[in-house]
Amino acid sequence: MNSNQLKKLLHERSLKATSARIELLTKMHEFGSAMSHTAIQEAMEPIDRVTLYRTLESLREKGIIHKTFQGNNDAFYAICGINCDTEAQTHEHIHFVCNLCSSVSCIELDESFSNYLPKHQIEKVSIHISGICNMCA
Amino acid sequence: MNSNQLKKLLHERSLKATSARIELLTKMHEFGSAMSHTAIQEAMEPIDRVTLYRTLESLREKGIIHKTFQGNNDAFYAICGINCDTEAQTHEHIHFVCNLCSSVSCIELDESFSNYLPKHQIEKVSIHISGICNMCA
DNA sequence: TTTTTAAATGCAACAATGTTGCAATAAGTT
DNA sequence: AACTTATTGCAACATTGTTGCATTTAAAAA
Repeated sequence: MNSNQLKKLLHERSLKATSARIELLTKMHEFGSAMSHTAIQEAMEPIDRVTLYRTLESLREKGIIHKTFQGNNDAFYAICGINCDTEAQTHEHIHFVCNLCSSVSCIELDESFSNYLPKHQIEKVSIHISGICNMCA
Repeated sequence: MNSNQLKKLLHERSLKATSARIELLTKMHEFGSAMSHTAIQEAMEPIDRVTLYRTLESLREKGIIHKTFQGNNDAFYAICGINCDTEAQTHEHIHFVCNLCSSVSCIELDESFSNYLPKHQIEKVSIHISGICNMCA
């Protein structure tokens, strides 16, 4: 995902290819797995806090990144289609957070939860598992 | 779960049976499903904010309630063993949030995620599904 | 029951996180 | 290059969460 590809992606979603967005997506892509807001903030230093909130929100609105919560209130963001192969909102996959290396990986799930919830209309599924990843184990 | 039962439970976990704790547990029990911090705050009005944080934390530490996050940063709390049949930290069950009535229900899962993560050590699993519940559908 | 003691509360102050309005700037267009 | 509109950066504000400490309350001891 080079700068020109990113610009193309942003234009497709009617977002200006600003340096904050390019830098953010580049950093997230380099990082390779979902990043917490705090980690992003540090990586983007000295970006203005407000700009970062707005940058993240604009990318999320357009489905370029998505936002999740792992057991605390520091939100995690991942690039859709890079870390997760989909835009992820209604998609069933597992976010696995390693307690040692802090990496977040997405694992596809080939089975639906509708078995467990026969009378419910499922709109959004999010599964977070923490533990020790295959690299650290 | 009457007041005496609650007092017994609190004593068993070496917590004083204070009015804040009794009231909180009673309200959560009456509510019947997990409550957000915001909802609890409102239900407990005019409790001091700090006292509420500390009350929730003390009950959570002792495994009387547990804390989860559903796609936003307003934490949810549920009474362990009433809403969830377990102390829930390492337990695999589904939290289903209804987008219409806001109720949160816990559904047991009889299958393990270890199939999907053969090389990972699983410590904690949390599954959140939102949609429309059986009552509202 | 009264006294003792340790935990819990309420308040004030603080810290961190998230939001809004607006003037200045940068991106994309003509 | 000039124009137009989204985006940025800043200041101010709002909300959420934390800490220290004096006061109060719960429960144990006398």
